[in-house]
Amino acid sequence: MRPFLHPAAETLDLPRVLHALSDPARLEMVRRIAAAGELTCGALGVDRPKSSMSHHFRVLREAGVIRTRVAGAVHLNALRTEDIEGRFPGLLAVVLGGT
Amino acid sequence: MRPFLHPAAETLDLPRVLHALSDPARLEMVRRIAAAGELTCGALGVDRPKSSMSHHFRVLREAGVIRTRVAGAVHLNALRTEDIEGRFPGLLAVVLGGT
DNA sequence: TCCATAGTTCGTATTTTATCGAACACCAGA
DNA sequence: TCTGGTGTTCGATAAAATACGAACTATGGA
Repeated sequence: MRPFLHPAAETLDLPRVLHALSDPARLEMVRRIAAAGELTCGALGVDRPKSSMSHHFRVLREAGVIRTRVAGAVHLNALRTEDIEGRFPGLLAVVLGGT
Repeated sequence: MRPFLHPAAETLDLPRVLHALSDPARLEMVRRIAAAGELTCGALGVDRPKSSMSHHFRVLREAGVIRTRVAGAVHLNALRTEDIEGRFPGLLAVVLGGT
């Protein structure tokens, strides 16, 4: 399997991050990951086909919003809180707080 | 000509707003409007066909990011600063500050 | 080694978005 | 009322995003 792509913190692109967050499903995913700290795909509780979930994880990951690490048979996803906050201060508060 | 659609402040939708801002051209438009206070389409200085500009204005307007008012022969566009700030505090600072 | 579980990748269909020329609507001033 | 400047709408096309079944990879445990 291909290694995951995680853009460097300095190269995070605002339009790209905003686009990743502009999908309701992904926004919900981000909120749940933020609340839990680290989550596997399955533990998210979003009822969608695996391939769809995988797609959304990829968009978030390649925009630099989440980081995915392999832990045995599962993939753990965490918010790149510090990287995002360092580059776009305040953005996470908006996204995690907003209704 | 059809009247402009401006969603009520309370109905602003975060995913929709983020989507409107996730296009580099629109993000640039928003920054210039913010810097100038109020701008006509032509005064934006973005070198694109009029129909393309009109499209982007519409996306921003219908997401609730800008308000368009008719002043004689021109259309003046302004950021809906208070409405956005009221609903998504901190978002504008991120968008206007971020590189 | 076989099996179940977790998740990715591929292929494709569908939908949405972006782009832009051309025609149109509106206003102001000559 | 004609004309030039502004900007919108329409229509067509192209590009991008979404959705998801099926096949595949990788891991841990029986």
